Amino acid sequence: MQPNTDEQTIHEFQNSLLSWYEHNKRDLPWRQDQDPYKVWVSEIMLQQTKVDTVIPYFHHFMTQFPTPEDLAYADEEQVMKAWEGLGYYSRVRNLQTAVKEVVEEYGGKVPEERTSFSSLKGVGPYTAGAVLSIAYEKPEPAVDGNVMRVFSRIFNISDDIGKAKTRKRFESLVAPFLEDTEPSRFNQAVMELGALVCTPKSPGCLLCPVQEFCEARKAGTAEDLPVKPKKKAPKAKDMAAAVVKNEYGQILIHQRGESGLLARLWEFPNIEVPEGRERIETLEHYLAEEYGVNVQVKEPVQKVEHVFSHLIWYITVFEAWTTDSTADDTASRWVSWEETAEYAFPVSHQKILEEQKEKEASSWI
DNA sequence: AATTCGGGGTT
DNA sequence: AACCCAGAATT
Repeated sequence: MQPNTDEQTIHEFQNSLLSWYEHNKRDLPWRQDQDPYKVWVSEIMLQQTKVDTVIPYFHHFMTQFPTPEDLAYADEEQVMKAWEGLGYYSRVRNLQTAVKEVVEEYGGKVPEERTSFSSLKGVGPYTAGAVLSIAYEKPEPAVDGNVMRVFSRIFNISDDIGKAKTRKRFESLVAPFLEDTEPSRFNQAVMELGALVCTPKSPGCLLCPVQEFCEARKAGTAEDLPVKPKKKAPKAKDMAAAVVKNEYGQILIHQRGESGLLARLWEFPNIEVPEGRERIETLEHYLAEEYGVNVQVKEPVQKVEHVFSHLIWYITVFEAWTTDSTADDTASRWVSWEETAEYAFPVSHQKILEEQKEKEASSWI
């Protein structure tokens, strides 16, 4: 069953897969209906993120921002807070930008045309296909990691799925399978099969509803597919962070810039310590230079290790005191421990926040 | 075409 | 530790 699959075989494949799907699909919150806005939000959350992780965020997000209008007009700070801990934060900023455009340019209705929908921020080839097929029953391929895994095995294809060209090959490969079926069900069925049966390691071929169509199973290559690019080891960075306190029981927090890592999130003032430099000196100099506060930095109070996809932070946390706390500006504020709850922090700095807040509370006894 | 962007769960 | 995840934007 190499590319150029006859109609009869495709029809049998669809029947076997869809029958399995109806009996085995998970009852997920974004499968209650085909509301385009809900489907869209779920697809953005699910990018590079597991279903189990997304579920609680999805519930909360839809309660807080039930309609495109609610999200479009929401305060960016609250939107970021709703995404706190989910990662890849540009997703939610792009989503709000895109939803604003839908409200302003399309009267609040998610566009049905691929060209229109694809032009929105954060909507790539996969998300466009997923939303248009699931919400509007458009026969559009929605090729994600699951789909490439399943079809690389079905057709025994060893192209590197990290290449952009490979995704296009799978899109044209999947296209004929979307004929004479419900695109919403078919696309979700392939992904569900990839998530539950045709898994990356030790795939459940014996339980697979389309095992008779699978070339990799015949060839014994299922475990070796798909072929993926090798990933580089994350790069280590030595960081120093400060919990700066003033005489009013407040602490200093800082908002990260518009772009780059953890953009727009709040954090404790921190700086990378170059190899061979003293942490305390580097930190004191930075606090004076960047925030205009003269502080006395004491011994380290905490160590935090945080792993990202492409780097590792080794953060040494220091406590610091000042009596010349500067005025708030747009990127930095003096807040009480209670007020930190209103701000979105990356998990790395949540670790600092939790431990230092706890320490503060116990010192009152 | 390669790199950047998070975080958590498996193996 | 390495791998993987309903990827997209940027370089």
